[in-house]
Amino acid sequence: MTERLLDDFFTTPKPVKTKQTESSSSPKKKEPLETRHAAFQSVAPKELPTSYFVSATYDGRKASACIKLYEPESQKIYFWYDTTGHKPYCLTNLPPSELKKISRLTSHPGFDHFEPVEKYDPLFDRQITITKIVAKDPSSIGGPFRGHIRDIIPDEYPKIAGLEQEVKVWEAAIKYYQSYIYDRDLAPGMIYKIENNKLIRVKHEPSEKMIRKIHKIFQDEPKESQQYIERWARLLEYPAPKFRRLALDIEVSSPIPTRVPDPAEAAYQVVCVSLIGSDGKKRVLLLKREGIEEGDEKLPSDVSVEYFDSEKKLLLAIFEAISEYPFVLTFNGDDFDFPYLTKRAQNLGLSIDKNPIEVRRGRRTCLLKNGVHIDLYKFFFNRSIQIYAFGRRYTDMTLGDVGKALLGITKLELAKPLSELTYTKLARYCLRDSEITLKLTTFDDDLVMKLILALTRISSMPMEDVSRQGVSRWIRNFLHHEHRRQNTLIPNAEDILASKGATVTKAVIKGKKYKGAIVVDPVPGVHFNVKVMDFASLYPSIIKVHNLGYQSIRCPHKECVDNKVPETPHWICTKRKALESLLIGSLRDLRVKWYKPRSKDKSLPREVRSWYNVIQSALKVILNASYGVFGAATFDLYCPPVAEATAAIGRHAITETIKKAQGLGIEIIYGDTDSIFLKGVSQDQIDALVKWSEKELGMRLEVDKVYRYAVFSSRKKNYLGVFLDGNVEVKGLTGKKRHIPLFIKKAFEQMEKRLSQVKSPAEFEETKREIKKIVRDRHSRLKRREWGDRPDKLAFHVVLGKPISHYKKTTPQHVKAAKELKKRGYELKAGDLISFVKVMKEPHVKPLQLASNSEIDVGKYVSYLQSTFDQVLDALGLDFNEIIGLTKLERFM
DNA sequence: GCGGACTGCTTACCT
DNA sequence: ACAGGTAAGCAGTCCGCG
Repeated sequence: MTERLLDDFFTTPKPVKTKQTESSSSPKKKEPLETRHAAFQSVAPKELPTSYFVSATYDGRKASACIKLYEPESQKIYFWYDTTGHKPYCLTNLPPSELKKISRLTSHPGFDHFEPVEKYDPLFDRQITITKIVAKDPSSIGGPFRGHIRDIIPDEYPKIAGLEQEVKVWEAAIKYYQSYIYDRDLAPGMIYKIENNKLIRVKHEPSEKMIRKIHKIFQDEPKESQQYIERWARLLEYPAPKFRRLALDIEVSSPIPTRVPDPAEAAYQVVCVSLIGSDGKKRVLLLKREGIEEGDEKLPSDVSVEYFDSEKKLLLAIFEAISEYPFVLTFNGDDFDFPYLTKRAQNLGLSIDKNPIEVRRGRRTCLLKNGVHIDLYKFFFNRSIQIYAFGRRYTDMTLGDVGKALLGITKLELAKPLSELTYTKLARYCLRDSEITLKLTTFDDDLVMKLILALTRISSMPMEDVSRQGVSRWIRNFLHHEHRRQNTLIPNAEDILASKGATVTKAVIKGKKYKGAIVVDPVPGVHFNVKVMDFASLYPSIIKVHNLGYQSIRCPHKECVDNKVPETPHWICTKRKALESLLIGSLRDLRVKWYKPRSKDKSLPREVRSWYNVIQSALKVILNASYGVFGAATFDLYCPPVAEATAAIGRHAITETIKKAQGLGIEIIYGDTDSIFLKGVSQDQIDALVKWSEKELGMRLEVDKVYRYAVFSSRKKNYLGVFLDGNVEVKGLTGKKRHIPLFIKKAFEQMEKRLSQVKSPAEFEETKREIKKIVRDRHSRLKRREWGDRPDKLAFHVVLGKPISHYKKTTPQHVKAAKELKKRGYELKAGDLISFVKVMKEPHVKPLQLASNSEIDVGKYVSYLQSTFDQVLDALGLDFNEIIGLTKLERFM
């Protein structure tokens, strides 16, 4: 592949061929596209050039599926309505002859017709003939209440026929537009065009070239796996467009500054709105109010400030602005900005037809009929995204914290209640929030937009849904898609559970369903020259190599029962591959052997690497959850034995590896789940172990990290490692946990700094002396009560895990502090961070806001300092009490 | 009536 | 609405103690 080709590939995606080339290649005159940005007329013309499939919905008025296409040249969204006559349906085991007897069914206004269909039944490994019940609209199949077609069948049939046959209904809870996507094998996030009113997938030659290259890399894989790898690669190779978007934030005046106005009432004025576009447009719309001064500060010159003498006009201007952008970004717009705006518009008597945007309110969402609304709060709140895509860099799910952590931009402080601010102060405050919101999607080359797009492609979901829902939905949907593609019946959760049963192993932790991973007891002390080896995505590898899936575990074949999972009575199918194994396995292969290495390959152009990096982190997020979902009862393909078998094989893999390593004369000083820590190991020993693992376990074992030295106490999941370059990695030690007082954390950081300089065992003595000094110093500062004018640095910061009233069994300290704050009018909810200090008087805690220096219980802080440092001092052979000058006798007094 | 041993709850972390 | 395993601190309970 030449540089030039790569350039082609990434700068201007130029699709060249279409899948179905029914039309002649003679140049066709294209109708000029509407260039004015307005959402009113966005029904796609009969011919539409290459556009991105960004979303899908069901249109009730047209009674058909509707696809939202983003055309990157005009930067507009167009609608395409289904032309194939596809209809909603569910499946049942009753034949049409029996179904006809159910009059409530045949007389249901939404009922259309019956159709016998052949499907593969994955639980019993056989072909079956069942009945498709086709409806006129999705809500006739099922909905939030009973009385729909899917309920009528099991409710009515037994009355008619007795109970001799079990009545089953399948696939009745799948969203209609998802069903449409699966049945037509559409690819959300990919490029399509409209020709003669038909939706046609567009092929892209540079991607095809890459796919040929990928073929070569994976040529030794089984044919079946290669097909999956190719299909994924086809989705993931094609680059992302520029998304034209608008960030929006509103401010509402409220008589009580500590209380967030309720959008269900929308009782107060919308006083300010900031709108920042990806095109560089920055606007602030302000409501003129009595007694508010302009203020003397200046706003940046590129900001257009507009005053409105009526709130109605202000709202109309907002709606107008929103309608000009295909993508709209908010931070919590689902639960605040949009519900507030729409309710407020209603309160002010703005009629719907005057409102140029149509907001569709769901139970917990607000979607735009003509555009795509992405609520970044939901996206960043997603735990998998937080941990695996952003490496836990932010902890608080607030705009302020996420912005600070990822962008280094902080929210502006409010000196006065919002309603009393000058216009410019208010404008600046509001503007900053929109700025952070937009930048959260532009930093690192539009990383977040690309990530959402990549996940859209993997999961076959609309962008709105993928950015709001969790990883288990993403995984479920690509599995569902594959079921439909293979004409395999999607089983009901209760049938999977009934035929595969529950778990058999005993968890270490009370209340857990099955036994999980192994943690090896660490060898305490300081160890020089430590190499850490691990299995490249252990659990996905196991799922792949051992053919795990709900249909293959405890399969119905007698011949397979000898293919046992270690430590369990479970067996795995030897005759047929499970869908999960193929899909998850191929994603793993692509990440490990293609996207991860290429994201680091400096010989590739920056944009290419950046895109590959997006893909590899999207895959990481999905792969990391791909085992856990099978053990989660809320997952639609929940199958506890699959999760249990995966963990059991993992335990087997690591214990066998440790045995082998010891056989090779290697000293193992620690291990956790998929990793082993080897001391003073030779390259030959490593090579031997890698080779053994490949041959005996079928899994790639690799050196992940090399430490100059590592420090272990006797505690598991607690260590400190110093890399060859002097960087320090701290795992699990109290000294780096986020809730501990800064006063203690600072001392710990000083110690880290010292440890990073140690190059050899001989240098340790000097460092030990300095560490002693750090501890002594902190201790005496505590004793002398030197920590500043206020006890800020002594505050613990603990998250309120649930609403205060839900703590019934015990009252932890942070809840005591929270209750105290609540008494004083603070509004506290689950997820809020409580800061408190330890004081002498009952109940020994006080919220930081109410505490003063004189009441601090120094003794408590000394013990906390001790327990924090003990985790390292143990290993260095030092004793806290000795350091602070207590004699052995004094310690007993 | 009090204190130590114990269990359970809660949070933060590791893989 | 991915999983289980570990550490730590505190709350609450039980039991023995003339």
